[in-house]
Amino acid sequence: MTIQESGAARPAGRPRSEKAEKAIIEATLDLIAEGMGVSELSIEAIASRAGVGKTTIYRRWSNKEDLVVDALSTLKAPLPPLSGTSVRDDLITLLEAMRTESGHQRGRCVMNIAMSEADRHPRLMERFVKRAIEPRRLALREVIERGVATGELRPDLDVAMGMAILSGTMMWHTKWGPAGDLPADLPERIVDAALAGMAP
Amino acid sequence: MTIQESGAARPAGRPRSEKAEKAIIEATLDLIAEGMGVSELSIEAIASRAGVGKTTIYRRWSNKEDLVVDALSTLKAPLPPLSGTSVRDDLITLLEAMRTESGHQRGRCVMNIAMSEADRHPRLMERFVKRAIEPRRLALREVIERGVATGELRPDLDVAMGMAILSGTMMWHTKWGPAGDLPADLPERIVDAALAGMAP
Amino acid sequence: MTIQESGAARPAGRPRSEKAEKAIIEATLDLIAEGMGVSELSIEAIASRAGVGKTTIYRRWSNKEDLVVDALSTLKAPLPPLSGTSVRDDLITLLEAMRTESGHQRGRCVMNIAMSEADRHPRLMERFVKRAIEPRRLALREVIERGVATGELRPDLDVAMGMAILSGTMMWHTKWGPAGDLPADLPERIVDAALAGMAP
Amino acid sequence: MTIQESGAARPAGRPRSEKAEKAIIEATLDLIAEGMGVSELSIEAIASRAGVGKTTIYRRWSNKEDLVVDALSTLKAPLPPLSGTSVRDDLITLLEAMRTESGHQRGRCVMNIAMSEADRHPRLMERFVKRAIEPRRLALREVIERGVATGELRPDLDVAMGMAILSGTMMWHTKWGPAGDLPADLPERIVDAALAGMAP
DNA sequence: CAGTAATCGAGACGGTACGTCTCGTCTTAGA
DNA sequence: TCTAAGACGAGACGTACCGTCTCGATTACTG
Repeated sequence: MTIQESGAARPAGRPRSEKAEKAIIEATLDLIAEGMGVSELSIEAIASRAGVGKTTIYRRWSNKEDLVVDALSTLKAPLPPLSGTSVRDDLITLLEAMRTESGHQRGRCVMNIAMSEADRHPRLMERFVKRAIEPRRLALREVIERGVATGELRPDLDVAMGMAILSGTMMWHTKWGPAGDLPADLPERIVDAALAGMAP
Repeated sequence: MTIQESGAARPAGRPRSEKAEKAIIEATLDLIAEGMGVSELSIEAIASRAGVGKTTIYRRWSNKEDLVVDALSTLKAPLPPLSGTSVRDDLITLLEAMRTESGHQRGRCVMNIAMSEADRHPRLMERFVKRAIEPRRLALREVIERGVATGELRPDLDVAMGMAILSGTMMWHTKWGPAGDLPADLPERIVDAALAGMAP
Repeated sequence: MTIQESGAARPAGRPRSEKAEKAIIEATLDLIAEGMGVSELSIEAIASRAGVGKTTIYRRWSNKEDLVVDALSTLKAPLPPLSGTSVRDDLITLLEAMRTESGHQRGRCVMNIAMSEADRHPRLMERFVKRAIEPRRLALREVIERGVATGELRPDLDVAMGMAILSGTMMWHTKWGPAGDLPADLPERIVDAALAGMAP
Repeated sequence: MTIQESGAARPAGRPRSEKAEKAIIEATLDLIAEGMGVSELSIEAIASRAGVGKTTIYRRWSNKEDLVVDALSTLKAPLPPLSGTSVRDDLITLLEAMRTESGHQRGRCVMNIAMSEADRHPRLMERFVKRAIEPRRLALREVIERGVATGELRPDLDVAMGMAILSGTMMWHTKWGPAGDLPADLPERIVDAALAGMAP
């Protein structure tokens, strides 16, 4: 051995093209954003849109699900920064993030897809929850627990139920509320309604 | 003329078989209950399962969506009778109905399907909302409005927001709560948590 | 049973389209005549040229070989009528048929294909020999045997060897002779050269 | 200048590996001998069998044909020595060489390939004829012309036709004769049958 | 002996065709 | 007229090779 090897040796042969990988992800998200469901998505369409051979896709992902999971994962919008001034403000910020994430064309469709197809594709669901849902859930829990600690919320509050009320109500509006964009003051109204039962 | 005609003339030729129709609906529900999404559902699979020719299906429904809507509609569980003794009791009854409807194998899958695929199949969504969601929504609204009238709920309550909180929280648990059957006391806990902010 | 059945019952369902079958054969021969070898022939090209789905081809022939055999078989030009006046005349007629069969664009290519690919596709070979070669071989044998009987040929002639000499020499010219069409007097010259050793 | 240069300067860089070249040729002949046609031959299979990168093949031969021609050329069995005692003996020797060349596993397959694919690959044909067929044809012609000169054959013999009869009859047996090895006395019988029409 | 340059193996690249599958429609004979 | 059966054109599936390209490593000559 003449030169020290740095951990994992680079595999022989031409390295995989990052450009192709990105193009595939982009094409997938484009097609999803154009309203295709996971089942309507065709690998051939993705390949053609990405200007890529089918082999190049199958070399990286062995099935459509894996590709979709990876594609959706790249969209995990960063959590909004929380001001920390008051529980009410932070809750509104979190719900506002949920509201606007569904505002962008892509975000909305991606969310729809994610929620829609999740049950039928359990592995997709699992991975998506881990990457996209869990962090938001955790942030929400922390805000509520902080509120309990600071006395802004009732000391005997059922934290899990509080989370369910806030997320669920927001989600309900997203899904079943009147069509079109959600009103800008919705997060504030939901938080106030929820706080009515959670304040000390 | 040998047999009396009853108003509208019966069309000539062999009448459509009711047996085939039922078999098709049953096969469709079976397949949905086995976890297929609307897109995975294949007319050929339904025909084969029902022991029926594909033509027989296409003659009755021009596309998969129509068939699925009709199939789901046959499952519209009747609304539970409300005791009317108290708003709390009636709300618990309504949420309990939502909980158990998702408990039976078929009901759960059908609900999942309905919720999942709705966005991608707007006409399905529309008809499903009309037949299955609207009546429940209406019942919920009546109970809440009655509570406002009787003084059990705050007079300045935002009725729509109250509905969103109750339905949304229940729905949230159905979708994101811990796996397995929902706990029996969940409706009661949700109602109590919600009433904390809605009582006068 | 109301009507007598005529032997094999017609199978249920829509009968296979003769039109499609013919279009497929035609397309195959066209492509072969355009110079494609069996291996260069693509089922997709045939399907597209014939205006037919690939399924419709695979439903009838399970592989390319079978299709090619059937296609070639439709070209088996009828044997020329033999005058019977003299062995020499009949032999010239037979060899002339071999010569002109290679004259038509299609015939030539088909023959080439048949001879070329035969060894690599033994089943093709076998079936092709049976349908196209055997009848010609038989006719040749009969002429020679008649010549032996009438005294036009040597009584101790090795009939098989005579056939080999006549066919082989003709074939040799087809394959290795100077390019372009074979000269019109070639059959006559071959027959005369061969008869020099076969006449009594 | 340190070392004398031998005419053409050796190109810079690493010289091509003779070992790889041989391995490629060997692998090609192996695969052909295993019954593959030129079209079934895959460069990838050759590369893999030879333990060589595809580049190493494409650097030397720009296409499959060229490779096959070179591979076949390495097999050009030497012409058998002719005793010269009599035309009959020499003809038998030549035909005997044709017969046995088809006996060895490799030789047979190579011959088959050469004859089969020739028409579809004209450049292959041309080069193969030059290297393998032409020398044999020349030898045959010389023997026959010598026979005419010595009086063993008819003075007005059509030499070209005589060649066609001898080669063609032998070829006919190779191609259309009964399966299995050709009988040992076949060359003798053919020569005698042919000489019957060629002797003075 | 260090530098230069063509070669080596490996394997990824954008493609094409494969043979299979399922789609929704069409076309039969029989009920 | 409706039914079951099943053929139809269409097109996506995942695989195998094509011929090209890009890697790091190797191997000879040159300065």
